[in-house]
Amino acid sequence: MPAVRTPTIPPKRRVPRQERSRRRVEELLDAAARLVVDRGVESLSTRDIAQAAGAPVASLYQYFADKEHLLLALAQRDMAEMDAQVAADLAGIDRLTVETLVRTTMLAFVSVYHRRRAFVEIYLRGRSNAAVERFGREHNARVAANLLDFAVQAGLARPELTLAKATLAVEVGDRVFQLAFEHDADGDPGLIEEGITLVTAYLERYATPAGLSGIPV
Amino acid sequence: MPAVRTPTIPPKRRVPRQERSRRRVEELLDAAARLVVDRGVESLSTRDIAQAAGAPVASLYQYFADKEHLLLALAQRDMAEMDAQVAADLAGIDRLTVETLVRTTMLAFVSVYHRRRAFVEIYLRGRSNAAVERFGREHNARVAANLLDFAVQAGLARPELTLAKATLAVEVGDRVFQLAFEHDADGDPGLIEEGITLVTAYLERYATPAGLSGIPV
Amino acid sequence: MPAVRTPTIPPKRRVPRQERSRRRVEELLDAAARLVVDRGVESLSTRDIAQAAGAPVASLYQYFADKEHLLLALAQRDMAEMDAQVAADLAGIDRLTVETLVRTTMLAFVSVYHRRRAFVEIYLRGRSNAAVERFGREHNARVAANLLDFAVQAGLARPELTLAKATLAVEVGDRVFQLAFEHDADGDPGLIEEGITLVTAYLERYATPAGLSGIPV
Amino acid sequence: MPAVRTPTIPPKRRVPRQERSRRRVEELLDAAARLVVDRGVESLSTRDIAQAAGAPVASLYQYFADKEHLLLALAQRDMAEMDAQVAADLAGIDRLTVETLVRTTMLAFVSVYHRRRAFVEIYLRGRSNAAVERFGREHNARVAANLLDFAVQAGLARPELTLAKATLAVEVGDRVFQLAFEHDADGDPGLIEEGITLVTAYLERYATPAGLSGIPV
DNA sequence: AATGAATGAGGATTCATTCAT
DNA sequence: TATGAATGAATCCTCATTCAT
Repeated sequence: MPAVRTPTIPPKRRVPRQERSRRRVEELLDAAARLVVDRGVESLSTRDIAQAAGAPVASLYQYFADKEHLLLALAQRDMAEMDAQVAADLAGIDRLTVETLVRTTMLAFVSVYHRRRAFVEIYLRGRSNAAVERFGREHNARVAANLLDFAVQAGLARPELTLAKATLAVEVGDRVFQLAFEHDADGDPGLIEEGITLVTAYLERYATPAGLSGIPV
Repeated sequence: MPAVRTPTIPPKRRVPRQERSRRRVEELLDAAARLVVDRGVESLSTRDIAQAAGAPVASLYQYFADKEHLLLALAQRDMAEMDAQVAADLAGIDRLTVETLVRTTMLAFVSVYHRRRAFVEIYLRGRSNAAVERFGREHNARVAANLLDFAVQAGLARPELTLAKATLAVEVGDRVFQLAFEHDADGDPGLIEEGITLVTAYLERYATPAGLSGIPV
Repeated sequence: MPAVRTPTIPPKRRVPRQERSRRRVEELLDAAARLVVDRGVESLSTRDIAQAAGAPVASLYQYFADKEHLLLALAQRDMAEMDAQVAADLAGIDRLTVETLVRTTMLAFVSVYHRRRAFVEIYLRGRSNAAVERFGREHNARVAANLLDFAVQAGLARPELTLAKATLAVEVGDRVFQLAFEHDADGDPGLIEEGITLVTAYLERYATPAGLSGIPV
Repeated sequence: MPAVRTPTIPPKRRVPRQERSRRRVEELLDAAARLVVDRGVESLSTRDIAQAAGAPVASLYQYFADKEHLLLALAQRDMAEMDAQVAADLAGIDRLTVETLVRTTMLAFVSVYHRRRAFVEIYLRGRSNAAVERFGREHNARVAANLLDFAVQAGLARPELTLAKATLAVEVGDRVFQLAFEHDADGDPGLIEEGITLVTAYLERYATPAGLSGIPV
């Protein structure tokens, strides 16, 4: 009989495994997001992410194939939110014109950028990561396709408005946001307003008469 | 490869010091430009630059404060060329409108981008270097100021066209170029043409009647 | 590849426990053998073994104390086969000489090496694992003892042939095999033949006259 | 009549810089040698080498392309010594036979192994490094070629003794040394003696009469 | 002025093993 | 018994910059 045995007290676990896992992933993404906002994508290191999330570095590789994939996951998470916001706001429009379509969409983006500052860093300027870059391009093309479809269905745009042109408009919108958030942590409102004007001016070149005068919803 | 790295044998000098100095700087910049084009700004290392230039790493610090300043010098060199090209091409216009002004300027940019591929990498997308970033912004503002001045003097633009707006136009033009050169090593011509349309559409909102109809030079 | 690694869904069980256990062990050993052949002992990881066997990593520690013991088990499995082959082939000799003894034994080894390529990696060259190393030495000594006993009983060898000498012969034979399988996936036949000559030449120094002239069985 | 050619041609200079450099290289090699002897090739890490040499890890990469090349350099250093020893000892023989040739050569090897314990680890068993492995094989082939040439010129060996056979003899000699140094830090003398017998027995199969009876030098 | 050498700090990633369930 | 998840420790290697000559 051992004289003294220190009984190990098993730490209790209350949260189910899977839930816990998901939470860890979120913590890591949140930590990465914070660091990206504070110090930029370039100086983002796995060590720092792990430390900021209070997790060992190796854990990071439990959930993500590598650093690139973590960043990608971060962008994807925010993009889903972005898409949802755009859809919701478009549903709320009561008078459709090219101008209201552009304004609504761009302001939806802005509202998500407000909530997700890391997104600005990663998605708008994160040019240092091939996967995110590619994903960003694809997302923009997807956004452009959706809007184009919407605009054509609604009778706002003429057929000359090709996908390539719509995509250009979205990309240019990105640049506006980038500038607006560079100057101002909350996105310079004047610049954003001017950006709406810019994109609208361009797209109106391809508008139907109704796209200019308006269609009640 | 030898198992043990052998020390380098110093080359002999024949060219006058000052001349040699200047040449070295150019060699370093050229080497950096080549590497940037081939492998991107992010993976540009001082070692590689030095090696590609056939110079010792320490030399680099003889001529530049640090890596950032080397990149800056590279951008500056190309920007001077850019400015000269714009000035020259603008001087050759025979009918001034907002559209010809935009077109001439943007095509001047394109022709320099053709000659200076590294510029595309560093200036258009090189978001990894604060100094270059800042310099790029400033250069764009300078370009915008010059063009604005030119346009107002020529009676093409109304006073509502502020510097902020002109700068936005230039920045958006940058994004167009970035996209055009991403798709196509020589800059997708269709995309560039569409970019000209886009910038023109925007600026025409602030045009005088003459800015639309034209002024013979 | 998905950005976020999704947790695995546990497979259902249908086979009796014990049977399943044994099968798992074999699967793990087989997987390890395959990996060793393909990529060498050094780059063999528990993760890879488990994955290749379609088992969770932790399972591995259910059946083996650690990686070293898994490798040991693998070697043992093949060595049993080796011993059986030698015994069987020796039983088939019809004229005993030192030379036929050596030849039969060595060719028995070769036939097992053919079937068990992983053995070549682990046992002949796997110098990276203390347990296997030790086991290999011991096995060679055992083989040597058996053969020595056999040879002395049969009147082929003089008493000067000590165990140490016999062991040396076996070890040297190993080196021959190692070389032969390095050159040729199937074991360079010329080299093996020459190895037989070599070992025979040595052992004949300790042969009885009958060991040279032959004893009908 | 150099029996073994030394293929080393490092361009030397007398600048203090390079002297210091050379010393550093030696220190690193010495440190690596010590560690290899103490803990084996497998557990040799760049960190440990650097620490043991009192140098930062980065220094290591100043002199060697990578860890593999460091090990290679270590082996090369010792092999040069080995070749020199063999050449010297062969020059001292006064009665040439296959047996004295084998004995002299093998004892020359042993004397270097005594001085260079790390060599045993790296060269004889260091099967974990492709570069060293390849180099070892090549060195053995070179040694074999030189000895073969020597033996044929001296009239000790018949033409049937091909390079492949001579190489086999050398490789088998390696295995003997490996065993001898495994048992005994100074190389089990009995085992070495027996190894000489073994290699001699094999090579005498290809000896001329003079190779057996002896040629006075 | 020029440069070979040196280096501290940090990079991403992998590993064998153990834990809690 | 089985296993998904977790992790401390270690891996090799690179980099921008500075030092000593």
